[in-house]
Amino acid sequence: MAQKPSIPKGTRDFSPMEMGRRNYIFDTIKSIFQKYGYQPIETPAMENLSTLMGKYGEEGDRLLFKILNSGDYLKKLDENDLSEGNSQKSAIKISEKGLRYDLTVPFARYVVQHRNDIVFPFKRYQIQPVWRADRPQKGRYREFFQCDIDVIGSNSLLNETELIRVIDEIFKNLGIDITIKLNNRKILSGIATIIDEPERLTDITTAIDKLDKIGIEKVYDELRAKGLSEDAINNLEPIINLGGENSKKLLCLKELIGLSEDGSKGILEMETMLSHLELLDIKAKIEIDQSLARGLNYYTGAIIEVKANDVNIGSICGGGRYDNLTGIFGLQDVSGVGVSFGADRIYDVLNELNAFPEQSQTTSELMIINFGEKESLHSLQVLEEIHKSGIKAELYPESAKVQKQMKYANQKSIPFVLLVGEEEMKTGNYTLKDMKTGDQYKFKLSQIINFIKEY
RNA sequence: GUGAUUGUAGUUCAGUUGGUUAGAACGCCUGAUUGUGGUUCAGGAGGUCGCCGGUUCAAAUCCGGUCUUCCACCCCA
Repeated sequence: MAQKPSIPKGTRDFSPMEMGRRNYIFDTIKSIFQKYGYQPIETPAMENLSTLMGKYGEEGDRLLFKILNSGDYLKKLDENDLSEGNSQKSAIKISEKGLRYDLTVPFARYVVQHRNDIVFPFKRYQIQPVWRADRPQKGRYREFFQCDIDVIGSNSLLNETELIRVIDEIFKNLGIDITIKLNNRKILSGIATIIDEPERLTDITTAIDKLDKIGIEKVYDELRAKGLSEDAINNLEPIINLGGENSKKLLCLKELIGLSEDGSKGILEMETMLSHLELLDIKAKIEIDQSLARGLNYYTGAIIEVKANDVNIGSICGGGRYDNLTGIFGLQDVSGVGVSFGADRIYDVLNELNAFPEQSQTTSELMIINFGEKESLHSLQVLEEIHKSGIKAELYPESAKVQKQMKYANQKSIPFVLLVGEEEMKTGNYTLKDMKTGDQYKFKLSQIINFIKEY
């Protein structure tokens, strides 16, 4: 027991059953991405730390997995830094690479690096694992898969609209009821301006982001703790307390922050998106949430977050517009917008809702019982013909007891078993057994193939 | 990073104020059935009680450390 092997904290193995279900999610997502014209790319698991550091805020930097340099990395260490216990400085010297933290930043790097080969606007999708040195808990893993779509090189709000169209279609197909929450960084910065605290944007947004969780009084406490004046907090109150329909929220926002330049821009963007969505047949609930902030600090315009209505697991999809992510890597004035689907959380949601389709496991449709040397050689040829017809089939590799072989087929939920014994070999009439009903038929090879195909 | 929590058979869990041989269910294996699974019946195998150390005549049980599980916060998919 104690000597059992194990895997690192927050990582998981996936069994054939789980893979069947995961692939169902990936296939659904992928086919819809492709339907809207997105093309796949992949990037390496590791990036240079200089690419990753400083893109996700302070918290994000802490959660990056760093890869130790090879060779005698200790030589490069500065004794002063070491004795001071300056792990930040020392870390840079012994580690130059890190595991990617998300797919958006590597994508921005990719775009800048390959700008001459890319046709803009570039619509790409990417389904790969990412790693975060977080403490694992419900719906939170250290290795998990993101499914990203982004459009880069287009300012049009049609892109935002399309992303919401895609989100709605994916979750509709998966059978998950969702609410899509919308906000805009410009509205947030308008709020900060109007209460005369433009420098405090991040403090304000992270505080009001917690509104649902800790209640309004505690939000005020936190804002006071961060040094906001009572005047500013009083001015903030009507904005935080906004409720009601989207149209009403927009009207109020206009009144409250319409005078600030950013604020009115943000409201206009929001209005445009909502008017686009009116034209579409969107099933999900769409809600303006002026408290939605999102910590990733590269967002500059619309912010999108998706929650499952029936399962409490945090957001299962999120994203937004970033105007200058490529600028950090040296390509100015290229705006992008994208969202990321959290495959692992979607899995957990479907699991909790019991909403996986029955047939998500990959298994043979037919298994041939192995009766011994002579029979297995004959069966090999039968199997060859069955495979040629496109049916998934296997021959049990040992001439074990029929009982045992039947049990194997049963446990792998193989629906049909074929008995090829001495008598069957002689007549060419094989015994086909339907494992569900227990019925047995005497069929010729061609009949077997037709029977299974039509089943 | 902060705070709680868990660890006993393949799995899910019992195990009294420290006391002699650590249990159950399910699963697994064998047989009833040498050409028939999923049901039934009979039998069987399987545990360094997470790891290291301490207290004690005696530790699954008490103490310390460590790892692990899971949850909340932070943050996020």
